[in-house]
Amino acid sequence: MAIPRAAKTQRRTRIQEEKEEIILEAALDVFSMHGFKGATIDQIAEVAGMSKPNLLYYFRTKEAMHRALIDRVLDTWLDPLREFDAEGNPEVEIKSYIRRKLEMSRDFPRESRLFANEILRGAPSIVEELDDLRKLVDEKAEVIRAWVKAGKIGRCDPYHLIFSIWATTQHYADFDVQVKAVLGPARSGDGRFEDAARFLEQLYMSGLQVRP
Amino acid sequence: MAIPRAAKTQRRTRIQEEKEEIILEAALDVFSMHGFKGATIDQIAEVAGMSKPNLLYYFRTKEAMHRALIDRVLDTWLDPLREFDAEGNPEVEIKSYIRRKLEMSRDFPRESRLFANEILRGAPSIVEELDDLRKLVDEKAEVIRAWVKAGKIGRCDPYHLIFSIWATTQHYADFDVQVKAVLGPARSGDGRFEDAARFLEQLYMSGLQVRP
DNA sequence: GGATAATTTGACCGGTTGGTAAACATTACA
DNA sequence: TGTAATGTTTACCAACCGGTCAAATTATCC
Repeated sequence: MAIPRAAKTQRRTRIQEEKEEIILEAALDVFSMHGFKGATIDQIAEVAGMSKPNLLYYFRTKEAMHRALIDRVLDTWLDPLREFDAEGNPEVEIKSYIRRKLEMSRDFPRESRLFANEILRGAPSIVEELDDLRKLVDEKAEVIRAWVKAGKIGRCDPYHLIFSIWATTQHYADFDVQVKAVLGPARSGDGRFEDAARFLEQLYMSGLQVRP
Repeated sequence: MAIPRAAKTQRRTRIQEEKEEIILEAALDVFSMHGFKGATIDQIAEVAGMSKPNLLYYFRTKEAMHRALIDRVLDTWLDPLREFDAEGNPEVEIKSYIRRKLEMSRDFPRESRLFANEILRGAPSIVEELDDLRKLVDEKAEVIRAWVKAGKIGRCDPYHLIFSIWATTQHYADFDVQVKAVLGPARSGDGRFEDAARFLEQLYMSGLQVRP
C-alpha cells in the first residue's frame, strides 16, 4: 500500500526528496509563466519528465504543489529586507538592499513572477503571509524613520521608499520581456542589471540626501 | 440570418455599441484578475449579465475579446509618455509624467493589471505593439539625453529612468493588494496615491539634480 | 401590421483538465 | 532472497470549457 508523503511528518526516502525537488523546479517553471489557473498538471509533468499520476503521488493536488512552492520561496524572498540593519550606515544599507534585490531579479526571475502572479490575482493563497510581511515592513520602516530623525537621510515616507525599491528592482524580473523589447537585443545581455544598479544607486543616493 | 458584427466593417446599431461596451467592461474585470487562460467565457458572461452564446455573437472567440480589449486600452495607456515634451522644463515634464502615471494607476488599475498579466506571460499577443513601444521610448530617451547634455538634469541612463518611473507608478495598481496589506486599513484610502506622489516627486527631483 | 433582419438563449459537442483506481515495477530491508 | 513498502504507469472518469446550432424572441423598416 502506497502512502502519500503528506500522511507522514518525517521526510522518508532519498528518492522522495529528489523527486519533490524535480517537481517543484518544474512547477516553478510553469506556474511562474502561466499563473495558477493557466498552469496544467500535464505541463508540469512533462517538464518534470514524469507521468501526471506520479506527480500526484507526491503532491495530492495542484493546489498542494502551488502551496509548497510558495511556502518555500516566500521565506528566502524576504531575506534581503531582514538583513536591513538599523546599526549600519543608511547609504550602505540602502545601496546593498538595492543590489541584493536586483541580484534576486537576475538570478531568480521565476520566483519573482510567481509572486507577481499571486498578487495580481488578489493574493488568494498568501493572506497570512501578507500579515507577516506587514510586521516586517513596519519594523524596517521604523528603522528608516529613525535615520530620518537622526538627520542621516532626507525626509521621506519610509513605506513608499520600500515600495519604490521593490517596484524598481522586481520590474527587471516581472517585466523582463518588455525591458528586453525596449532595450533591443544589443543591450539585453546581463549588463542591463549593472546599468540598472548604477542608475538606481545614483537615484537613491542623491534623492535621499539631506536637503538644506 | 444573423451576421456576426466582424463580418461588416461599419458599426451598425446602437444596441451593438452598447452590448460590446458592456462585454468589454466585464471582460476587463475578469481578464485583469485571472489572466487570459484563467478567465472563462462563462465568468465574463455572468459579469456582463448575458448568456455565453450571446457574448460569442459579438466576439467570435475568447481570443477576439481579449484582443479587442488590449487594442483599445494600449492606445490610451501610452498617452502620458507621448506628451513628454522636449521643449518643456525637465523638472516639470518628469513631475507631471509621474503624476499622470500615478493617476492612471489610481483610476485604471484593471487596465494596468491586464498588461501586467500579458507581460508576465511573455507578451504572446502584443509583440508588434512592443516594437512601437520601443520606438516611442527611443524617441523619449533621446529627449532625456539632450537634457542631460544641456546640463538641465544630472547624468543618468534615460532608459532605466523611464523603467523606474513605470515600475514605481504601476506598482500601486499591479500590487495593490500588497500595498494595502502593508499600509494597513488606516492608510489604505486614496490618500496613499498622494503620499506616493509626494515621495516620488521628491525622490526624482533630488535624485536627478545636476551634481557638482 | 407584417416581412425581414438582428438579437438572445437552451441544448449540445468534442476536447481538455484535475484527479482516481488498480495493476505493475522497483527499492529497502529482514 | 523473499517480501513488504514504495514508486510508477496505463486506463479511465466526471467536471469544465470554448464554441456551435437551431429555434425563439425582439427590433427595424416599409
